[in-house]
Parts: sequence; structure tokens; C-alpha cells
Amino acid sequence: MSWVDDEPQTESTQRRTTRSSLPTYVPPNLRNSVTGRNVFVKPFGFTTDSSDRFNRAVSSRGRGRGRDGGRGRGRGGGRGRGRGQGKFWVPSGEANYGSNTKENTDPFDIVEKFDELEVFEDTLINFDAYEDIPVETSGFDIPPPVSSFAEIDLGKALSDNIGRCRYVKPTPIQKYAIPIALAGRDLMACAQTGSGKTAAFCFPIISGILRDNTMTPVPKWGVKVACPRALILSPTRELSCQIHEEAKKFAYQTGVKVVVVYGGSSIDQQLRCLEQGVDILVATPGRLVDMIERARVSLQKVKYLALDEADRMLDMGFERQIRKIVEQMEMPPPGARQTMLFSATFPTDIQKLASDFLSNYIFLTVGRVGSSTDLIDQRVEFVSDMDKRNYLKSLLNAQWANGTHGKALTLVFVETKKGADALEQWLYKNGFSSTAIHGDKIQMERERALRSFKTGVTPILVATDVAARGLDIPHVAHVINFDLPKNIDDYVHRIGRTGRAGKSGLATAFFSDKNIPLAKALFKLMQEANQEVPPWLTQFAEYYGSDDDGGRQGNRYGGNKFGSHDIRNDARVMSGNYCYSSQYGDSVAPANSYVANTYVAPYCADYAAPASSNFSAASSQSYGRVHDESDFTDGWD
DNA sequence: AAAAAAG
Repeated sequence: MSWVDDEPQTESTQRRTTRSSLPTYVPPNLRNSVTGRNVFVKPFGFTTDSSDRFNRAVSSRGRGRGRDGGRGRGRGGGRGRGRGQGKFWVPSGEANYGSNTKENTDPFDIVEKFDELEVFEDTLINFDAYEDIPVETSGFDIPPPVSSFAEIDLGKALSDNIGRCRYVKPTPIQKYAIPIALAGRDLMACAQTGSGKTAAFCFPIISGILRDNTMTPVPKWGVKVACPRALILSPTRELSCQIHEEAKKFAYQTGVKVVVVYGGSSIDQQLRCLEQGVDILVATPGRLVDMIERARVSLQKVKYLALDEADRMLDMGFERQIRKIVEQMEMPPPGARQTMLFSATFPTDIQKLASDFLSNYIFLTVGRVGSSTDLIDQRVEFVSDMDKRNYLKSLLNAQWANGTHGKALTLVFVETKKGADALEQWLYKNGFSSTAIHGDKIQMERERALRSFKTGVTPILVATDVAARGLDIPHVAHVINFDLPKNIDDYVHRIGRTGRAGKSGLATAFFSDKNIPLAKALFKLMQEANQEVPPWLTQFAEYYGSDDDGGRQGNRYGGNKFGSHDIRNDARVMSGNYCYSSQYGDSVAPANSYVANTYVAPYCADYAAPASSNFSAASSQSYGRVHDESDFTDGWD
């Protein structure tokens, strides 16, 4: 039974069956306007009528007209502007900030556009999979968690959207992070991907912007500098796009404008989007710096800063860029802004760097149970580099023979961009329908590869680490680490591409002699996850493993039931009365908080047997309900 | 030594 079946009959569930009650999408140029058939545009720049934005959805529902009525009658108002950024319709410039009196006389056009949006159809999370997860917080005056969205005053507009997304109750990270963020506190949050992180920082940001009585800064003719009130940074273009899509759903009909900018695609188009006004800017670092240096974006109005995949953002290659943005470009200092860092892993050295950006922050870590790791069956095989291709071939053939090739997607990680291309070619020659994604491809190719993988056109995707983090691709049944990463954190992120949203997944690693430095960390991780560890790996771990370095550079190992722990607790530099730690217990955390999901897995011979249960059946251990496959699509982390 | 992110 699908969990939707016993979902309480809320307004949102009824809406699914009663099409006519679908709310109407109001494009930005019509927001804050009176509802109904005779839609008119209020002049931009007015500052009245903003006090109740927080508690009133900008609604124009109730027309109850058929959805097809407007076909073929579009005014062409969009004229393709801004379309490259996604499905959302971006209005033409003159309607937006021209004479301010222009009427949109054809609301049907809007209905038509709404059809294209499918805004709320694809945001589903298995909330029951997130029960009973151990959570740890530390810091001063920690706001208590909530157990339902109803307890939090997010405002009507946002609450409506939460309902539309069919978010029945908050995930653990949301239960804790949202009250903390609403209290205006800085936050360092550690949670697995797929646990609702995006919503956890988007809700407070949107709510905060709505509470702020001042209207969105008005774009005027000739004024080309955008002043977002919130900035969300992420390490890859695709991830930024995903956060953007997600944030738009939450900001729907609130009047809060979300814009994304990233490299590899037309900067002019993105600048035009910014000219329409922006409250929340989602960005990758490079393009953002570019725009700031061109004086098209200013960070001086930023009140909220969120870093997704924060550990990557503060990693070697990124740190300088991030520091530049956060410390040298008009950004209000810590304390004057609210800073939220999110990641699945938070190594010690990264926490030290991050504390520069934070002010009296609260550390929050959510255990791995129920998030995803316990749903992933991890296997590791010793394969020499020479044999990897043939090994992969037989693996894929076994999968094929097992009849699991249908919707089941296989994600193959390799070390290098060249390696990705080479392996894709080889797979193609061997009759496998595959595609590749890496940073040397042009953006269009990257997006096309991702799309053709997502849709199952090419059910095998060969990827570099560009696809390792944050990307939520539904139906990834198997992650193969053709080349293992150097760092165990990267391994955690990579296998997190499967086993998402309450489904089980399979992760196979090809371990060669080059990976011996990773042996100990991998061993520990698999042991914690109650995975079957092959004897040879145990041996490697014993003979070659050093004590402090668990495959992480420096002192990065936070090996407990949580992804990491607050370094302030072991720093001992805090004054005596500074009591950080406090444990919450919805449930008692078991000594080993991974749930067993183990198969003895000598390769191929019995490959098909466990695979059948892995590829199609969802593990229901420790969870109440299990989703239908169709229940899940693109939710973001 | 590699990947990502600016062009």
C-alpha cells in the first residue's frame, strides 16, 4: 500500500482529486494583485499592503475553470525570456516594471503556464522513514524542536505550500533546524542527503523575508544591481538548479522571488532574471563572483546565508572563493546576517574553518538511521585495475539477466574526466546504453546527460565527483564505485545517490591495491553499517590502517553514530560554564545505530538473488510504511 | 594527482 493511501484527507490531498480547486499560478508581475478574472497589476514600488503578506497567501484561486481553456491563446508574454532557467514562466520586462499599469487581460495564459509547471506533483518524501532518528544538538540556548509544522508559525502562504508539497510532518532535521533558524540563530547542521535539508533552510528564509515588512526592492529602469536578501551557495551547477527548483515551490505565491545563477550558461539571460527582482539568490561561487565584480549583484542586503554541502564549499579548492564572497564583498558580517551551513559530513578541520563564518552557532547532527545509509546494501570487491572493465561488464550483465534493468538506474563513479569518457565509450562498444557527466563537458551536455539518465533513456551514467553530492536522482538502484574516492566522506556522499527517499539501494565498490589507504575507513564505515565486510578488507584495515587517519586527510574522522560531532565539545577551550551538549531522545539510539541490511555477497554467483530484493523491494525494516516507486521523483536535499 | 567553479 502506498503511504499516500492512509494520508489524512487534508486540503492538499483533496486538491489532487479536485482539479478545479487547483490554485492558479500568479506570475511575478501579477503578484500582490486583487484576485479574480479581472486581474490587474498594482504598480511596482508600492510599499503598502505588505504587513499582511506573511499571513496571507497571495491567492487568486477560486476561478475553478478548466485547465485547457487557455490553450492556443497565449499572449506570448513570456517571449522565451528566462526560460533557460527552468520551467517557470518569467514575464516580459515591460509588464513587470514598465508603466506599472499594464493589465494582463488574459488570465488563461497563466492557467496554461501553470499546467507546464507541475509545481507540487513531484515533491514527496517518505516522512515515516525519518522517525526515531537520534539527534544531537549543542550550543547556547537551543530552541526546542517541534514535532509538527502546525506548531511553527511560518505564515499562511508558506504553510499552504508545505501542504501543497504534501509535507505532512517535518523530517528530523527540519524539526530541529527550523525552530533554530526561525529564532535567528546561526547553524551548523549535519544530515544525510535526502533528509529534507533544502526545506530546512528554505522555510525559515522565506518566512523571514515575509515577516520583514519591507517589500522586495523595486527594480527600476537603469538600476541594474540586484540586492538579494538571502544567498544560497552550492558546489555544483546542477545542485544549484535543484535547490532553485525546490525553493520556487516553497516560495510559490508568496511574492518571494528566487533566482539561480551559475556558470556555463548565458550570463545575459541570468542578468535579465535578476533585473526582475530577487529575494533569494541561489548560486555557484564562480558566476556569483563574476556578477559581483560586474556590479550587477550586491551582497549588502543579505540577511540569510546558506551553504549547502558546506564541507565541500570550504574544501581546499573552494575555500578561497567562498572567503572572498563571505568576507570581502559587502556581505554583512557574522551576527549581522544569519548563517546556516548544511552538509552530510562535517570533518573537524572544516568545522574550524566554518566557525569564521558563524556567530554563536548551534551545532546540529542527525543520526544516519533512516536517512539513507541503512537502506544501502554495501558491497566491496577486490578487483585489480586491469580487471575492472570486465568485472563491470559481468556485473551489468547479471543485472540485466536478473530483469532489473527496467527503471533501475546504475550510477558508475570514476576518478577522472578522461576515465569517464573512456569508460562510456567502452560501455557503448559493448552494447550498454550509457552516458557520461563530468566538468569538461559543456553545460548543455551535462544537463542532457543527467536528463537522459533520469528518464531512463540511458540507464547507466558514468560520472566524476560532479555527481557525487546532493543530486537527487530517483530510481538509482545501484551505485558502482568503479574507482573508489580517496576520501571516505566522498564515498559516503556517492553511495548516498541511492537508497533515497525510503527505498533500498545497492552500492558496489571495486577495491584495488591503490585503495589500500582507504581500507581502514571503509572497514569502519561498513562495520558501523552492519554490512558484511570481506575478510581481505579486514586484513587490509588491520595491517595498513593508521589510527588517526580514517581515509580522511588530517584529523577528520568523526566515527560515531552521527555524521560528525561538534568540535567545540572536544576543544576544551570553552569556559567551564559553557555547556554545549544536549541529547534529545525521541528514541534511544542503539549502540550501533545503523540498521542491519546485510547480504553475504560473494560476487556474481548469487548476485541475482539479493539483487532482486534490492532493486525492487523497499526495505521496511524499522519503518512503518513504504513508498511506491511512483511516489518519488525529484525532491532535493 | 583529481574534481569542482568564471570565460
